[in-house]
Amino acid sequence: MAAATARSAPARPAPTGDDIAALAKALAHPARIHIVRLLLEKRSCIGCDIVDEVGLAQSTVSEHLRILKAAGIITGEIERPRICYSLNPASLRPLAALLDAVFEAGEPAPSVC
Amino acid sequence: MAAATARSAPARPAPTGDDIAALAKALAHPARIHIVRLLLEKRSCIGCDIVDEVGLAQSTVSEHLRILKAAGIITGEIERPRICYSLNPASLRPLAALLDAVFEAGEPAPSVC
DNA sequence: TTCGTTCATCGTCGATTGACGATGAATAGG
DNA sequence: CCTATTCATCGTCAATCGACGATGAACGAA
Repeated sequence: MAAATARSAPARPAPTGDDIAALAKALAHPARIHIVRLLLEKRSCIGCDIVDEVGLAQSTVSEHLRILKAAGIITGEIERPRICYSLNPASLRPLAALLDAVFEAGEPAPSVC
Repeated sequence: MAAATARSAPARPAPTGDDIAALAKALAHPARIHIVRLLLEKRSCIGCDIVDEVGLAQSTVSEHLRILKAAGIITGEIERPRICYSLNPASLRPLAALLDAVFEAGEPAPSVC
C-alpha cells in the first residue's frame, strides 16, 4: 500500500503530517505563491527582480525567500553579489503525493457514507 | 498556454495566487493534515471519531473542521445528530495544478541559470 | 418531558506571523 | 581608497492563529 506517486524516489521516508503541513505552510501566503510562479515562469534564478515584482519591501521579500528556502522549496546559489534562486521540485513531492491520493481515492467512489 | 491539468473542468477561472495560498493555508497545520488523511483512509464521513483520533479538544477540532470546510476541502453532510464529513477533491485542483507545473518545468531543465 | 449525545460558537490567552525601516556584510567598479 | 549594489539580519509593532473551557442548539431515546 501507499505505493502511489513512487516515481524516482529510492526510499520513501513516509512523510509525516508535520512535514506536509510545514510544506503547505511555506506556500500559505500570496507573496510566496507569487515568488514560486515567478521562478516557474522565468525558468530559474532571479535576484532582486523578485523584490520589484512582488511589490513589498526588500526585507519582507527576503524573509519570504528565507521561509521558502527553509522548507526546501527553493535553493539559493550564490553568484556574487547576487543570489540565484531556483525551484526545487523534489521537495514538494510529499504534498503532491497527498493531493494525488485524495484525487485517486475521491474520484471513483461516489458515496460510501 | 497554461492548459496543463485541464481534465474535466469546463472553464478554468485562472486560480489567483490568493486562492492557492488560501488552500495551502488550510492545509498548513498537522492536525488538519491528520484529518484529511483520516478521511482518506476511512473513505468518507466520520463524526466525532475525528476528535478521538487527533487528540485535541472538541472545540479545537471543530475549529479545524470549520477551516477545512471554509476552504472547500471537506463537506459536512448533516445526518442527525452527527455530521458526515467527506473530502472534496475538486477543491484542491488549483494547488495541485501549481505543483504539477513545478514538476513539469523543473524536471527536464537541468540548468538555465 | 427529561436526558444524553453531537456539534458549533464565544471569549480568552499566549505564541506566531507579516510587514516595515535601519543596519551591516560582501563584492564589483571607478 | 571610496561608492554603489545586493542581500541578510535585527528590532518593533499590529494582526492572526491555535488551543482551551464554557455554553448553547438540535436531535434521538427513554
